[in-house]
Amino acid sequence: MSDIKFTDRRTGSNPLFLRDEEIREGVELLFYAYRDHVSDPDNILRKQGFGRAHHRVIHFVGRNPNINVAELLKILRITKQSLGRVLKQLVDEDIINQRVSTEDRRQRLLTLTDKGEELERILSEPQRQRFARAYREAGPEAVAGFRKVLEGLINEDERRAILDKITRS
Amino acid sequence: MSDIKFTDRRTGSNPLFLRDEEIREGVELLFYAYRDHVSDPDNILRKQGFGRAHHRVIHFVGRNPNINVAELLKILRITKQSLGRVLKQLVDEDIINQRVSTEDRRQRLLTLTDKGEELERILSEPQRQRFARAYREAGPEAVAGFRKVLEGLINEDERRAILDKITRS
DNA sequence: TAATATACGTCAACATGTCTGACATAAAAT
DNA sequence: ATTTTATGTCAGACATGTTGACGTATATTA
Repeated sequence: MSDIKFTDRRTGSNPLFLRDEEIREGVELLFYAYRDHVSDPDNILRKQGFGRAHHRVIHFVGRNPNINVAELLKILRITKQSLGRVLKQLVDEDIINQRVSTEDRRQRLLTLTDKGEELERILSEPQRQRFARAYREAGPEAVAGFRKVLEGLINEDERRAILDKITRS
Repeated sequence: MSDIKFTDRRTGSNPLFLRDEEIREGVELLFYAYRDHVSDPDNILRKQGFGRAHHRVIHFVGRNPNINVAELLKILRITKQSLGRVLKQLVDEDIINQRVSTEDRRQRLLTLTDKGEELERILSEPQRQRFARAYREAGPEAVAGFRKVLEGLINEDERRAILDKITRS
């Protein structure tokens, strides 16, 4: 501990930046950012009788049109029984459409209905605004760093596949 | 910056980097990173009969020794009845210690017991490792950007207070 | 000092989202 | 023809959250 205490931990310019304190602050920042980030759609959905589970389904079906149930389960890491209830509600409410795959007629492919697309837009709007603000305030280089670290936080064995999926568009 | 369409969106060097796609990818990355990040302690705790709620309490009491109940509720954004159940278990299991504040004898100040400190260490270890790996791979500048963006994602009206608390040490 | 407000605990009832386990069906793969 | 896969569903349980109501000790204020 010679002159380390004089380096600014927050700039990350300290070669010992991997120290506990730096990391703990990252963990906490992530908690608060995520808490606020998900609170937006949570509040909207509660008024409609849906919850966070519904939002995740809407989000990932929106992002992955024609996804099948098994793949959706893998992403969400829940059981099919859990998904079943939520999915049934969304289908009943005409948010999500199920249709039989032509290639494999066992599979049910999921898409958002028009109503679902609309709801998705409403739900993601405040999140996009929040990100837009954060990105704007932080600047392009910070955004690049943000993405880089997030990628590194993802499980190594799935990272490649996830990144391919996300940036496939 | 005339030929914007040739800039690489992912480097953030594009002045139009706020576009939907860029933001959408950020939202997704955040989801996956957070999902994996919280899965570590989740798995450990399940074996001990605790859940994610217990982890959050352990974490924030650990980070805020002598926090009182009202403040903890504000952080967690749950009701005192919800907290009550979890807290009672943690006190019964000698993970958390409650004592009456000398300044205001209505308040119960919460701290981790030695056993609680030990458990906290076990729980946060894989998270710290995950962060250490991600930070190492991404480099100091990326880490600075990561933090900057996360800060921007936090609700504006609470940001200052949260940052003060996190970096107060 | 008396009245009120605050911090906390607790009981009850209920909603949601998750789980495990078991079983059924249709379709694909062997 | 048999087995495996993708999905759905029923039943029962648990974890975590909610509202609402009430009690108690202590602090604050009129």
